[in-house]
Amino acid sequence: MRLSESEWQIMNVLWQRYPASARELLERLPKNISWAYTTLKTMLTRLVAKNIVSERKRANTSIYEPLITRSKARRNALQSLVDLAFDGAMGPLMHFLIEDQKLSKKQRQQLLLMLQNEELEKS
Amino acid sequence: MRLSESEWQIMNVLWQRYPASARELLERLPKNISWAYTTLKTMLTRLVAKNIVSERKRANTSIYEPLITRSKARRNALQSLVDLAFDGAMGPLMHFLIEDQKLSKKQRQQLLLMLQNEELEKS
DNA sequence: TATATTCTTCTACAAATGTAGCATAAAACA
DNA sequence: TGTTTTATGCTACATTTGTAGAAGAATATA
Repeated sequence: MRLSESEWQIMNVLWQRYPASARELLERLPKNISWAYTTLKTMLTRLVAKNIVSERKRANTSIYEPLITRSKARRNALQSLVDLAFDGAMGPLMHFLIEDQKLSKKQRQQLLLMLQNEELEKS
Repeated sequence: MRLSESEWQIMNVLWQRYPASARELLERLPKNISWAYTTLKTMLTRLVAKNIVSERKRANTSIYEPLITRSKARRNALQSLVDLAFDGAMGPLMHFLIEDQKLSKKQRQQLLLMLQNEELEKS
């Protein structure tokens, strides 16, 4: 289950609100994306073929819904990235995020907070 | 600058040790990858065309070197992922890593440690 | 109901990616 | 130096991705 760039853009709007028709999705795509209606339809057909989206008919119009959650897609994407670019382990990614990615002070604090919250919940 | 999956695999070994010839790279690729020598050569030619790798001749043999650092490649890949899958912001990614990705207790502690170190260094 | 609008399904086609063979030139070896 | 090995440069071809037009069916509207 690998999403291409365009597929992500579609899924992003589909996850926001579904079920949805192609027309609805087209309207909710970020304004910087301007696809022909049929382009979107082609993409949707492919997503359906890949079992990432379901399609059913209401009258003669196709209604789509995600078959996978955003979390799952994120997990997959992250895992692929980690595999290819971070020696397959979360550690190096974390390390990179903190050291090389130069989080702002605010981001670091925030991260700390999140972690501490987790710490509390878990104990 | 976008690296495909195969390109990452090549770059990963190239970053480990360079300059390197195609033959050397081929030998150092993970054993689960078994490309024909010419496949690797094609890839290298493409990487050179994209200005990601440099090529020079020693006798009649091409010697390759990365033109971008691993960090830079990582930054790019991470940024793309964040843009597509995490609303373009680091925050949601962090959040996801901590909440959904279910870090092990050990990972969380470790992350905390890293952050605290950073905190010290910066102040 | 004639006409306009909207959808669907097919087909198309270029660029990128994955994978590799072939012919030839260069180098190494016997 | 003849022969084997190795590297190069080209060419090729299937699959995936991005993008969309055309023809026809269904729906809405005047």
